[in-house]
Amino acid sequence: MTDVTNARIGEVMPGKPLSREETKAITRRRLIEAALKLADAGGGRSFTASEVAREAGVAQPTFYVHFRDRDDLLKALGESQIDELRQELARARAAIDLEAMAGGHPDEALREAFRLSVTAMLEHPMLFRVYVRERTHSDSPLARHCRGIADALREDLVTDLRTLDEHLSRDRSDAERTMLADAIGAFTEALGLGHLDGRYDDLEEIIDVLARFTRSALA
Amino acid sequence: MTDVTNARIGEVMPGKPLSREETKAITRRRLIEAALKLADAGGGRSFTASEVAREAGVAQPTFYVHFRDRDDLLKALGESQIDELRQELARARAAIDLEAMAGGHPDEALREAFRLSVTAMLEHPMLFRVYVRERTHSDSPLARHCRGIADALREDLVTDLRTLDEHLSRDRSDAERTMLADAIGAFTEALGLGHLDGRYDDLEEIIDVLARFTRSALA
DNA sequence: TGTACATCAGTGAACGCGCGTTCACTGATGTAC
DNA sequence: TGTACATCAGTGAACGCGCGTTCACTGATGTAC
Repeated sequence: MTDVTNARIGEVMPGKPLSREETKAITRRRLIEAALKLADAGGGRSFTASEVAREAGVAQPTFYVHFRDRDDLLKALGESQIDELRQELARARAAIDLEAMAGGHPDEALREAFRLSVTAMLEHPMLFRVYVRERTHSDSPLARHCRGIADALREDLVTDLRTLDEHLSRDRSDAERTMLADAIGAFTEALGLGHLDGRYDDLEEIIDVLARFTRSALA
Repeated sequence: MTDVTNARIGEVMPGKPLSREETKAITRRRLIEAALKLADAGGGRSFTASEVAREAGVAQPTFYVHFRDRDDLLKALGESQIDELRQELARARAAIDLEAMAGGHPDEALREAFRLSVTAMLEHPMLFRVYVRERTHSDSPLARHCRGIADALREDLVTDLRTLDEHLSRDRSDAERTMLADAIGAFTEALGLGHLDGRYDDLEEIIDVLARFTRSALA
């Protein structure tokens, strides 16, 4: 895949060779994408620096031109790639219309919120799977990074629930809101993974189930 | 921990030395428990045969007296340990009173079902965490084993939902039941993990949330 | 623009190290008589 | 019960191998004049 991109750049401007900065960035991206692919296949601790270099099609020592060691690569993987997923999920959250949810059209507003979240997950299957996996591991910079994202998402959801409760003058402890946030996050991810695994296809049906679970639990 | 057990056996019957079979079984259990501890700390792919031997307090080659290689140990870990967890979850399922759930006391029957499941998880925190982690990995015998268990649990839950639907003369596709099963499994696990991580303490409150989610989604 | 030099991404070769694995050996348990 | 031999769990030593890491080198890009 990266090979094609590279070749294409060469074809488009055959006379203009790539600058050092450009080729270096390409190699770096290759290494990170190779690591993501290997992480998706076997977990963040499964690959060695040598394997990453091999998968990226560069010599072993090239790895060390870009990263101090494997942990450094994992950190970069988290920062450059996983953050993409986080940003999309954050965008999905920003689009949630809490007013509509508390007011006239709660169902459609809720469905739209889930539609955006699930779509963000399904559009980045590798990132999504790696995020879900790594989060539960105890060490490694990637695991820490993923856990940080999970914590941020949970807090966001707790905040949204609090706002929603205030709109509806509903009394609820933050502990309970945390549980609700964990549960909602968990089944959203689970149905996303189930879809990726091919257990069910219909996206609208998935959103339907998600919305139904949530609506009733919040009432 | 294993050291204590071993010492205790020695103390209780100082004159009667352990048989070959007994000492071998103890060493084997030590190795498996060391592997479980390491897997809990860093994932199933994180440890080497040497680390397991070191953690178990035996010489490196002793590993090969008991297991052909690391995969063989992972298989044994799945079969001997993870299956314990599965059996408890199966017992929890067997105790579910579908009649009561469809009939006079749906709430308390539902709560009891979740109480048993969550208790089974919380009583084996290491097994539980390893099961949740390994399940999402793509290869390794342990991952396959955990996925097999997850598939079985899902099918059981789908069967239960079908039975429940029949009791209540409710029409629902199996695809939807699969989604519900995935979702219910996911948030049950999520709240179990949240409890282990110390995000909320009150078990009855957890069960309350689980039951509320489920009750409303099934209606 | 052209030339001479500087920079630097990427590499092949080399090294030490820990892991997986094998093997002959030990010493305790098991067994035949 | 006692003795002599057989078995076998566990071990220290040894080996090959791949990984992480370093380093001098290459050749292409960048820059000063």
